[in-house]
Amino acid sequence: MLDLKYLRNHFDEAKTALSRRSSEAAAALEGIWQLDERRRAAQQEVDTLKNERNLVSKEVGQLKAKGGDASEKIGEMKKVGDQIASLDQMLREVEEALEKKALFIPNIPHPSTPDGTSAADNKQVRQYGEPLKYHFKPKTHWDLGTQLGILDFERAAKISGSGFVCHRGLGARLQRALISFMLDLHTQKHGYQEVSPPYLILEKAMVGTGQLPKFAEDMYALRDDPLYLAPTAEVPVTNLYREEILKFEALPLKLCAYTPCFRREAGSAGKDTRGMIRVHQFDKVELVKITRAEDSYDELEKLVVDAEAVLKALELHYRVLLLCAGDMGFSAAKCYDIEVWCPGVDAYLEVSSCSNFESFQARRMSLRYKDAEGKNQTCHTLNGSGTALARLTIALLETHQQADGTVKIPQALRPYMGGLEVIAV
RNA sequence: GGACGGGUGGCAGAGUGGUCGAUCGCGCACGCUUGGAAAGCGUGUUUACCGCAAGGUAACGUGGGUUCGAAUCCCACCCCGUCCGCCA
Repeated sequence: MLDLKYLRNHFDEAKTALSRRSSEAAAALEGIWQLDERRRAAQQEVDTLKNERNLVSKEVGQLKAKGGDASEKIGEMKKVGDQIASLDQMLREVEEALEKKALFIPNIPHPSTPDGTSAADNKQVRQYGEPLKYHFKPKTHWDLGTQLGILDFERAAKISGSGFVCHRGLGARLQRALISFMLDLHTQKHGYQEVSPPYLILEKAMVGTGQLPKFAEDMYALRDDPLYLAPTAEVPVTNLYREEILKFEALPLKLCAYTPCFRREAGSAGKDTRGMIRVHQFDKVELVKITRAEDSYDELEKLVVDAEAVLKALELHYRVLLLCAGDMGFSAAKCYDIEVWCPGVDAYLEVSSCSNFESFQARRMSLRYKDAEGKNQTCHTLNGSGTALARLTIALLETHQQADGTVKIPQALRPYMGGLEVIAV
């Protein structure tokens, strides 16, 4: 959520910056401005009346204590009380309308976020390695995985319909190995604390990180309970500290978590239907940081490096993109995507998205810290995939495949695979 | 799921209709004291909103209600604890 005070004092600036993302978002600011004006006027009015009531009520108490007659004042205050009640009601309605509107406004892009309206405008900032040359035609992961008996799409569909995969045998072991490998890397080498959070999430937590109210159709909701399935560990992990005021010295908090992720992919019907490029359930190790306001951009750079370390260790070729204003997620101010090369599907696939949300999420969840002067400040929050397993698995299988249809396991992963060097039938 | 008990400031814990945003203690910060520290003494120490400010308003789990006035009375819900039932 944007800072309404900032908006009040820097309206044109905010509008210009937001228009880099979308013209609709910028236009919606006008309504916010008007509601904010109405809210302040109503609050001043009702506060004045409440002050009067408090003063007179105090007099009534004193009068009655002395045994005097207070019925006239009581009668007056009854009227004032009715006025207050109806004004309070009005104020509440304005506040609700304001909040509702404000929750739909996306974050303002950081000045270092480039202009642009689509993925074509994203800027590559660096790459690691080169696409490997093969003396045979690289197979797709669905062919490799099915032939090796480690990916079972057909039977997964019997259980859950399309868009699901079942990992079997060494495939299942590979998932477990990757999860352990990544968690160990981030906790032991990068200083993150491991968290294993709940996967079912209350609406207010989903609002806190920005998935709701705007993207309800992308979320799985339970039928009989007011809970959503976590679309990413970002939601439960960032919300751990909702409505807290953290100590200055405690920051930055660096957390990592493995969770499954559940996504309806409502807007993506028909896209990436083969294999497991886009599935409704996938595993992911997520990195989350909660920082002081002044540190968040340094922490973002380090976060990307931490995510890249996974791909380097697994001997994969990737590139890092800086997303343009129009292609960024709703809550982000600046975002890097890491895309890994997958020779079978002949494409770069996004395995990590590292974002600085600045105070956007923290304000929604009232997450603050005491600064050096002891004043309360809104925290900055960041997160990045470290990394998403479905696509990472695609890259692993397709990159390290051999002419005979077997797949070499990179050195770093072998200890987690019981020393196994090759996945074969 | 059932029964009982409880939710008040960083912690602990008073307060059962009116100068209570809230006693006291601990903790913390600053100052005095000291060679230095401890002790002691003094001052301060929740948050949000409105306002240039003075100041005002709101919040005692959440939401409603009663009242001129609610931390305090009534109703519903949520969370925590204990016991019972069920269960991996």
